[in-house]
Formats: sequence, C-alpha cells, structure tokens
Amino acid sequence: MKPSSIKHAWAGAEKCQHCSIKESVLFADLTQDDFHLLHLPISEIDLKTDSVLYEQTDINNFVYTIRSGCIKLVHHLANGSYRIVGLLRQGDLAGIEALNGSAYLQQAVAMQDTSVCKIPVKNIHQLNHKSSHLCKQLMARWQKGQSQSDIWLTDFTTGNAKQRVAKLLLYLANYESEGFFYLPSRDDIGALLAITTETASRIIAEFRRTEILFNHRYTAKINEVRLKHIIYMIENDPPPSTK
Amino acid sequence: MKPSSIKHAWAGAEKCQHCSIKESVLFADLTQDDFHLLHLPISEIDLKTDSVLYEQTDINNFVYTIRSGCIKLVHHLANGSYRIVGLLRQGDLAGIEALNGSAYLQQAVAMQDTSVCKIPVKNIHQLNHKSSHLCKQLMARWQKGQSQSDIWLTDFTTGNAKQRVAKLLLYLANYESEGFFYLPSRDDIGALLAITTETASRIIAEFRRTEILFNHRYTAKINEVRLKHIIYMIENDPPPSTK
DNA sequence: CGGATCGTTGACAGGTATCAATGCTGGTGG
DNA sequence: CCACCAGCATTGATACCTGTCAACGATCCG
Repeated sequence: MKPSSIKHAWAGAEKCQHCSIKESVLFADLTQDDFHLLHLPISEIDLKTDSVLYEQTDINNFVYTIRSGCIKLVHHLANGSYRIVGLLRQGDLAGIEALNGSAYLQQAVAMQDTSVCKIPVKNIHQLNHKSSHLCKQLMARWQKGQSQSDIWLTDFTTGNAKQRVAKLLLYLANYESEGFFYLPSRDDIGALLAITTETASRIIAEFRRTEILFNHRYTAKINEVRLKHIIYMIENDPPPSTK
Repeated sequence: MKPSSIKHAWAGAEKCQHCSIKESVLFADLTQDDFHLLHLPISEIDLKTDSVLYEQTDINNFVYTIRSGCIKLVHHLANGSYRIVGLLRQGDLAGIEALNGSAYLQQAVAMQDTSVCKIPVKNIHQLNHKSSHLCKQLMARWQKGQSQSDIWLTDFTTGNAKQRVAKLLLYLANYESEGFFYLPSRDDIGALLAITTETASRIIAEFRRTEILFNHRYTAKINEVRLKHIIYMIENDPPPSTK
C-alpha cells in the first residue's frame, strides 16, 4: 500500500471541459449547460504502483475516471486467495457500483503509476436528473465492463495454461500503440488466469527463451505473429476434431 | 431450437401496472404518469426448454424481463466450443446491451420452460428522457450482472472440479425456496464450470452415491451441510497453510 | 423394438499444482 | 562503495487431477 498524492482539487468541474482526454471520459458529450450543474469538487489523484484506490466492501460515494495508467480489480476470497477480475485503463470508470449506493465489488489497485479523477456520486446524480446525456455514457461503461467480464470468462479461464498466457499477452499488447506494454508480475498473471505463479513463470520464461516475448522487467514486447501461431497450434494440435 | 409461443401482446403497458411480479421487475418504481409514456407494444412470450431467445451478435431493439424460469447466457467461441457466462431468473433483464444499440453479447437460451416480457428499447429511452426512475433500476441491473460475473470468475473457475461443482449446486439451490432446483445437463455444467462433460458426470455421480445430492432427472435437492463440509475439507485438506 | 440422446464408467496420458531449492535484482545501511 | 537482505522469478521433482478416447448403460420416443 504505497502512498498516493492529490494533485489538484477544485470546486465544480470547470476544468473538465478542457480536459485533455475529455473525449474518452464520462463527461464526453455533456453540454456547457451540463457542466454548470457540477458543483462538488472533483480532484485529481496520482497513485503509485500498488497503491489502493479503494477496498472491497468499502462504501464511499465516489467513482473514478482513469486518466492514465492501469487499475486492477481484485476480488478477495474468504480463504485468503484472490483473483483479478478486470483491468481498467484510460477513460474507464472505476467503482460504478457506488452509484447505487452499494459497496465496491472489488478492491482497486494501481498496477502502474496511475492518475485518476475522483468524482462525487452526487454530481452524477445531479446530472442524471437534469439531462440524459450522462445516462447513455454510464450505460456504455456498464456494457464495456460486461463484455470485459466475458473476455475474462471465455479467453482467460479456458484452454490450457500456455494458451491463456498467450491470449493475455495479446490482450495486453493491443492496449498499447507503441508495441511495448506492461508485463504483470507472475503472481498477478496467476491471479488473472487462475493458474499458479510457478506455471505462469514457466510459460513466460519459455516464451522468452523462444523469443516470442522480449522484456526488461515490466516493459515488454511480443512477436504477435508467432504468438497467434502458438494459440492456433494448441487448438488444432489434435487431429481434425471439430470440438 | 424448440418453438416458442407468443401469449399476449398489447399496446402500451397498462397491464404492467398490475403485473403479478411487478415489484421485482424493471418497472418497479414507475409512477402512474410514467406508465402513460409507454406506447409500444410489450408482448409476453413463453419459451420451451432449449429455445433461443436471441442469438449472439443479433442486433434487435428489445430487452427482455424474465417472468419465470431460467435463461442461460451462452458465449460461443470461434473454435466451436462455448461457455455459459451467466444465468438469469425472475426479475432479471436479458439483453440490456440492446439499449446501447449494440449487438447482443451472448446467445440467450431457455434452460427450462420460461416466460419473458419483450420490451422495445424505444420504450425505455422514452421513459429515460422524461423520468429518472428507470435509470436507477437499469443501473441496478447492470450492477447485478457485474456481481454475477464476479461470482462466475471467482467461484466457478477456481479450485478443483469437485469444489466447483459443489459451489454450483449451492448456488443453484439457493435460488429456490422449496429445496428443489433444476439440475443442468452434464454438458451445461461443463460449460458453466470450464470442465469436461465427463468430469462433471463423475462428480455428480459421486455426489449421488454419497447421498449429498438427490435427483430425479432434472429435479434435484442437496444436503447443504455436507456439501459445505466438502468444500471446507478440500480447501483445508493440506496441513494448516494460510494460502 | 430399434435408435437417438444423454449419463456413467474405465484406462491412460498429459498437464498442472505442490513443495522445495536456487538465481537474480534492487534497495538499504554500514 | 560494497555487502547483505528481501522479494520476486526461475527451475526441478513428483503426485495428483483432469482431459481424452472409448465403451457401455439408461431412458425416451417413434
């Protein structure tokens, strides 16, 4: 649990109108008039790697827009183990549950240095009463979360371990335009894919040996073509069976 | 793909006001005035077991409220296999994706004889413009879907096969007050838990032999205490290790 | 009475968890 | 500046679990 710093806080949201990533965030299609309805302070927060944005079962009245970096949603189980059930990136909304006044469903932790905007739920509700622009955006976020969950369930928890790691690497690489992406710790890869740390390590190590993955610490790059080939080979390894 | 029948269809939604399960459905806290805003016909549909409500990637303009029975959300993969990523029951909403004008994320299939109401998306949007009552309910549905996904990811895809089957049975049993619940086919259990049909069958058979599960075809009952004990035993089988 | 479908069971091989040891790296304090 | 330590990654050996392939049984239906 590393420290976090609050960069700015201001009354209302006059700055949201000129936000550099405005197009991709919640307030994307609000009008000038809508912005005037925002009265409560929205603050910008910088999170260091591994710092906690909120805890599972916390009841706060804030949602968070991710400005940069990456947030992992961690679901802790009663027996002490945990599972990562989602990743949030620029433009995504963390803690939408708070809109219903309920507790957060997961713990939210920064996977890298991450910057977020902390938005009081009251602001959202005010906007919702006066204008329907926001509701549309909100529903789009819910849906995005839902299709992410689907990917998790279908890509990341089926097939053998090598296939899952391959799919995860492709998924991570596709989020970055530069070709370089953030390679999670072996523990996190395990929690993402429902495999053990050791299995994750073995496969990552093998990918490095076979030059499918290149990395220096947490900065990585893949050979996408060969990685896709791997997945294809595993699926079609057995003689032509349709299932 | 068995047949489905349309029972009733009526203009507007005058009957929704007197619906017997009104408290649990989408229109729960609408006012009299709100109901007058519903202009398009809402029809009630009966689905036989295994009939398809909608296909993955269909683009329709309807959402569906489940009145009774159970709908499985089936995510089909490119290689021909599939995964069940959710179950919907009385009061749940199927196909919320349609509200954003996008294609359905999964195929929806009746697991039992099921009755649903087919609601035009336009009705929802009209209500949303005039009143904010609905938006609240909609958000609650999204959230419910999300926490379901969490359960899937944490309970149904982790631990060994026996543990998963045990958790699934407890989950299913908790939805029925009478103690009897619908036991899915071995294929469906496999698709629910990311295990093979054979493994599912072996475990179900073992539970029957050890009298933890009693069933006649698809009607089943469990010994909840012994089932929970099983889960506990598996988790704590190894000597006191915290993880 | 077949025949189709689904469930059950067996044998076996391969994959993965588990336990344990070692290597590697960055940070800390002397 | 260097030695040491803590944390993470890697690797090995082994046992267990589960997927795979195959056969057989049960049930329903025409």
